[in-house]
Amino acid sequence: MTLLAQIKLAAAEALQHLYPDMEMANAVITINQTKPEFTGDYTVVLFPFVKLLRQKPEAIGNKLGDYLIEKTGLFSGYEIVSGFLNLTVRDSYWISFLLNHFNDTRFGEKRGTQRRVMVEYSSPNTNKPLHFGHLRNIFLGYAASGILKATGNQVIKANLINDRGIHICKSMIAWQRYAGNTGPEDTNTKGDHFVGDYYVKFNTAYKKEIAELIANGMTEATAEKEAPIMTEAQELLRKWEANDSEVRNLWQKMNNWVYKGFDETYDKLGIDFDKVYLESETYLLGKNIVAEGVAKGVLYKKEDGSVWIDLTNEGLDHKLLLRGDGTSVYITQDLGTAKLKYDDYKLDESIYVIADEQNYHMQVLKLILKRLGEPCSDGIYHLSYGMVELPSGRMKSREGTVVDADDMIDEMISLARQQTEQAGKTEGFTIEELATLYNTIGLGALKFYLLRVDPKKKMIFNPQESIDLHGFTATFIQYAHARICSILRREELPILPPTPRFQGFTHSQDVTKAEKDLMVALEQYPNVLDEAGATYNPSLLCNYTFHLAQLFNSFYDEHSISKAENEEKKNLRIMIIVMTAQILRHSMNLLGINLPDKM
RNA sequence: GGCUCGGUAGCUCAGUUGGAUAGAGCAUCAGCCUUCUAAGCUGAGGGUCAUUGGUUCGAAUCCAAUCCGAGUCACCA
Repeated sequence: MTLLAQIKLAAAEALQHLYPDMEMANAVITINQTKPEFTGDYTVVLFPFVKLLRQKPEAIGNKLGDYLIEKTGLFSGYEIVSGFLNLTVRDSYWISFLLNHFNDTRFGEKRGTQRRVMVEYSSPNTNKPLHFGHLRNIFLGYAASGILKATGNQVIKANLINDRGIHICKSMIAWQRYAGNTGPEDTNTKGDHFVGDYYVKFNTAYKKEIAELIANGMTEATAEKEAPIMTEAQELLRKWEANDSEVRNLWQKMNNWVYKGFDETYDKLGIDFDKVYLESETYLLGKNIVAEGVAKGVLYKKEDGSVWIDLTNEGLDHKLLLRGDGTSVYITQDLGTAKLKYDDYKLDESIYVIADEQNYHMQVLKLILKRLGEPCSDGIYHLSYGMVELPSGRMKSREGTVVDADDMIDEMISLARQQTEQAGKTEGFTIEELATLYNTIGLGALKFYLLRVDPKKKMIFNPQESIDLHGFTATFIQYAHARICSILRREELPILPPTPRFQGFTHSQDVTKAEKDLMVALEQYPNVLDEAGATYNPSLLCNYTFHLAQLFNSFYDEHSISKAENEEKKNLRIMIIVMTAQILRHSMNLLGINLPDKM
């Protein structure tokens, strides 16, 4: 049990015992970490009891404090400051905490119920390369997966690739017109970029054709519909759906180029999936669910044959589920895919990492499945995140303002190289080691930058200012870790020293403020991890880990480890830094961020 | 217009179920390397927590109204 939980429990018992007449149900016990300007570690807020007991806070605080000291053995003293009972935890508590956990590589994890949870993320279209916005999605999904796994779930990482539809046909028609049968290898282009280039070419040509038609007297609306390149793209889509082998072959060929490009990017990022769904294989699903719904009377059919659901009871609208010609709309296939996932894995929970522009869509999806009586409905959770914007506003692929993912990755790695060289820290590394290091630093910075903000908030990214490697960054955490490893190397200790050296450890000296601050923070890790899992919020780990690294840096500045005052202090501090490094690694690993031993 | 989300230092963001004088980072300024890695540490300045009212011992946090911004409300995906 965490210290906070122990204190809360002890306080509840104490109050029950001291004031049996007080209605505990009305008393909310609030325990906070004591503010740094006061002595103490944790604080019980006394105000709620003052009213119930009609006694002064000092009187309640004294009785409560005395009782807690006597009965729990957790505390060495207390102080009452204007309605707050500040409790000081015994040094011996911290020491035994350290001895128990300092080299526990799974500290903070829960061996839980092993619920089956799927996390769907990335989910790209295959008509253009990944951009900066996708990166937020990908990192969030990967991090959430890691956190959920560590908090006791069995996690399936899934990618649903949107490999069919009009947008792919646009790239295809442009390729047919302009590529002269060339491929990525002919132009030495990454496959996804190659196909993306033709998507851009489509839009350029489309715009030009519209302008010409308008110049010839056509209205804009008609021109948009009748521009030849658009009608040709639509013709491709029809042929694709009719299984035209020539069109299917081209489609397959271009998609394969794109997959190769995506895989390269995922590899660079260290991102992977356990299961890939292709929309071309799932887009027809859902129709029978809809048919069943009509039969059950949950859905209704209009005269033109289109199928709808009435959601006005929930304050929403009528929603179309099937077109009059019997073809699917977007949500139809989503209904089917939700059920497919559920049936494939017997999921307890199905998480969708999708931008907040689709909040309404996801709400409706869950609701419809519920109405249809599909058991997969309950487990659906939309991990909604805010879009990444530029200072000039939203990124628009048509206006060419998107920040490309591959470019960004390369820029970050090169920034890491520049800064390392500039700081003169390249000595003692081989060329290969340096390449790895730049990757670790560059990608770490990128991931941390996108994960450190609360997912539900939109974020503004300024490419000019780029991403810093100082302050609230992964680099800061990596640096703290490298410093610890450096000390351990000097002491000729492995990163996780075996316990015998510390087994007979006893303490006779007071712990210093810097030592205790660090131990207090270490003890809180399980709570933070738990909260990050419960709220699907990786940014909590960023905040916590940064804070821990900050505490370490202050500690490091104040105390020598290798040249500690005596053997006892040295061993204590080694345990502290070993555990600090262990938790830095553990938490960052969940986010997909590596920490180097040396930098 | 309906619904949803947001507004905290010059900028980017934290701020647990209401708790002490609202915190970090960046930027600015002043210090700290002969000592385990200065990608660091210490300190200073910087705030009408969008506005107004309410709830109470206590509100950035809860409620109401207003202002501003974003998203969404397709037989697009």
